[in-house]
Amino acid sequence: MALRFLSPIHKATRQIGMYLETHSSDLGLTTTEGHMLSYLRSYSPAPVSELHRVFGVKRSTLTSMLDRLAARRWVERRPSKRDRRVTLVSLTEEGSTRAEGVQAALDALEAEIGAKTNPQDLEGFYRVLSAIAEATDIPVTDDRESAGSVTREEENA
Amino acid sequence: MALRFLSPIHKATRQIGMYLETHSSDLGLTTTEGHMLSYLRSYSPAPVSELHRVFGVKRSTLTSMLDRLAARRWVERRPSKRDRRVTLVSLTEEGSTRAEGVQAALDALEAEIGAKTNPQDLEGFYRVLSAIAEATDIPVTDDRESAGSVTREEENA
DNA sequence: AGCTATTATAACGATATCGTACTATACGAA
DNA sequence: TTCGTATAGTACGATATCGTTATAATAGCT
Repeated sequence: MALRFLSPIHKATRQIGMYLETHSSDLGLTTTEGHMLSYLRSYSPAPVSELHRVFGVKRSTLTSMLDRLAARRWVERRPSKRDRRVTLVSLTEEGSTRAEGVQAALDALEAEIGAKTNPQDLEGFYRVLSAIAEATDIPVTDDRESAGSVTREEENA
Repeated sequence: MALRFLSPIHKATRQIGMYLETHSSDLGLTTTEGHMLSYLRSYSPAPVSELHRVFGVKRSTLTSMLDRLAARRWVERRPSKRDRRVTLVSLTEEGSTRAEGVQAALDALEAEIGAKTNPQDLEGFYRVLSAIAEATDIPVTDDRESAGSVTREEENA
């Protein structure tokens, strides 16, 4: 018996993943890497701990991932001045270029989806996703809503 | 800038994954294994190629996964009589028991989500997911809609 | 000052996934 | 029939992730 919520979400996730896989292999990076760069494009510089929360990979894995990205000069790590335990990850120039390519693919897909939906659909969509958030009772910050908000400006200096 | 569709879906996927992770570690299996057993519970016996399409993992990975599941006597493999290239995967008794546990967790989550949404929300939700399917132009069969339908009965014999 | 928690890296081995090459089979065309 | 091509699954080495332990630095509280 197909599940009303979980199966469709799983399916959509697969479709998005495959779409991005085909549209980003051209860019010379994996889906995960693309996802990471795309995130950093908006939220750089970001603490490693934030990437951990957002992407859900283990911290030790994240260290390896960032090592690889840094080896290709796509990201840089530097200690935070506010909290010197924290390592801030930011995009390099080259990394930004890559990230733009990813973002273009994401925006294109978003636009296509948006063109096929109306505001009412979106409302229902969001309500279901809110229900999922409540039902799972798992807080996932995919943006900076709850993260230290003051932090941003100062660190950017 | 947060994406209107992709970010929320990613977030929900993470939440579902984490929820199931905590609620199925009791069952002594990983999320992926649970997902596999749950699928087989409905669609067993299933060709490996079908699992490949549904789960999106590489075929070689599936071989390893199925090896592990078979080693625990949760699934069995046997060659198809119709097409001797095909390997059919089915649940063992023990595997069915495990799958029931997973299904219970899934159903519980589904019920919680369902209780927090109304039919209109569901419609919008589905419309957005349809839009994603069209926009990505990637066919993913998460059930038997399009798979060889005649096949089922005969193989069950 | 002392204590505890947080943040991140390092350094492993264990496990999982991937990518490619290979075998076997199916199926249509010459 | 035989050839060519596509499909199904596996074998195996390469790569990535996980899980744990240790280390270090720092934050923050009492």
